[in-house]
Amino acid sequence: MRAREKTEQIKLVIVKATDELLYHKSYNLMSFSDIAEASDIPRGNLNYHFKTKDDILLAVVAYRVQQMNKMLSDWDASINSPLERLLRFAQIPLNEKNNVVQHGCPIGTLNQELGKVQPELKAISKQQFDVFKQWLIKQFSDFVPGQDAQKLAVHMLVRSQGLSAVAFIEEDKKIIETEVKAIEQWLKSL
Amino acid sequence: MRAREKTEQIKLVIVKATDELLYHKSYNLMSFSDIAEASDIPRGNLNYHFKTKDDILLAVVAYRVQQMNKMLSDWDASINSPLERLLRFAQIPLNEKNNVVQHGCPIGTLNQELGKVQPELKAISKQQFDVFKQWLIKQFSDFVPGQDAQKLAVHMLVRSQGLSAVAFIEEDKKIIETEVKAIEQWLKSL
DNA sequence: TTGAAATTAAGATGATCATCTTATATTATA
DNA sequence: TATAATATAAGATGATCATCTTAATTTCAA
Repeated sequence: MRAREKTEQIKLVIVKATDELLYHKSYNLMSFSDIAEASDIPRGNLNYHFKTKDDILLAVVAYRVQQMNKMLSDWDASINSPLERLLRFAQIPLNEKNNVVQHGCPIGTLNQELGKVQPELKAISKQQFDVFKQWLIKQFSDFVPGQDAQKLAVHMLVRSQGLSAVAFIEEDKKIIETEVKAIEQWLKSL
Repeated sequence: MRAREKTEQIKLVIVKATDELLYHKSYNLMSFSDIAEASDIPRGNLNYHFKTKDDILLAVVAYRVQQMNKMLSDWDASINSPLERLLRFAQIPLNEKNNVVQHGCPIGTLNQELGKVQPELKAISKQQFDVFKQWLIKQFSDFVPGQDAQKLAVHMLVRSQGLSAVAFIEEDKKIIETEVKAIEQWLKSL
């Protein structure tokens, strides 16, 4: 294998390990040593692949955005109606409920952490949020053409972020179940 | 003035300064030096008043809980109906909208930060959340006796946390206005 | 095959941090 | 007023951290 390719593979290993670490811990509590251990890369070598910690964050967010876009375009291809796509979106926290009660929403918690004092990093992290938002606006536009799709999309995000946040604080999976059901009812009532 | 009283005053100065710092920054990014600067207490003297950083957090949360209880019992005394009290609660983010878009919900962001890897501290911070939750359960019990007050209280918290989180991420006050209106409509429809 | 480029790896550097120690100053009270 | 308790303040301590330097090793292309 060519070295160039091998390097790309190593970068991906680092990114994947950091992705999980970032979700389970936090950006500011996660050290290069943690990343080195998690990805089984010698500590001193990390700075060759990624000059700074911010660079790693950038790569992780790019990776996440790519994964999210892939998931959403899969849904677009396989799920026929916008209502069913929206229902599918609403169920994400339900499918991830074990993770949500332990670590919260990966997008929401990262944004909140970086939002306070690291505005440059917040802007990077916000990309993830925007991918969902734009997709939701598209779905609502198709689903209920007469209504304000932007407002509906934001409301969906509010309820999704809210239930993840409260379920995480209370460490209670039942909250996810109850609140996702309520979102489903709301969607069907539109 | 007696020295004992003076010391209590100094502690209060430290707690108030830390309260704001905690909201504007974050627990893990806030250093003793930051606290010293913000409260105008010599760096080396902080550890006399509070042995550890966790002790300061404990004192700040106790202070916040006290303020919250005071606010809620004021409402209980001055607002006649449970519906109007609930409406008053829903309006908190609206009254604080400048702060919310800049720093999020002070309770929610602290809980999220501490929830991931500092479970002992999370338990402390969660007290704030529980004060609101218990009060909300009481209000909903009085407001709609037939219904599941716990579930309604959680739903209220979900929407409140959700709108704060999304408004903070998007840095958009309009989201607060729109979503608070929606909560008001929901309350009146119960 | 050989020289250059890419990669690996360890350790150095310097900054920041929470906490602890110690010495001095102030205050209360007997 | 004397002395014990309380408070102040500076600096030491040791740990952790991101980033940088340097040298060794591997890979690639001429």
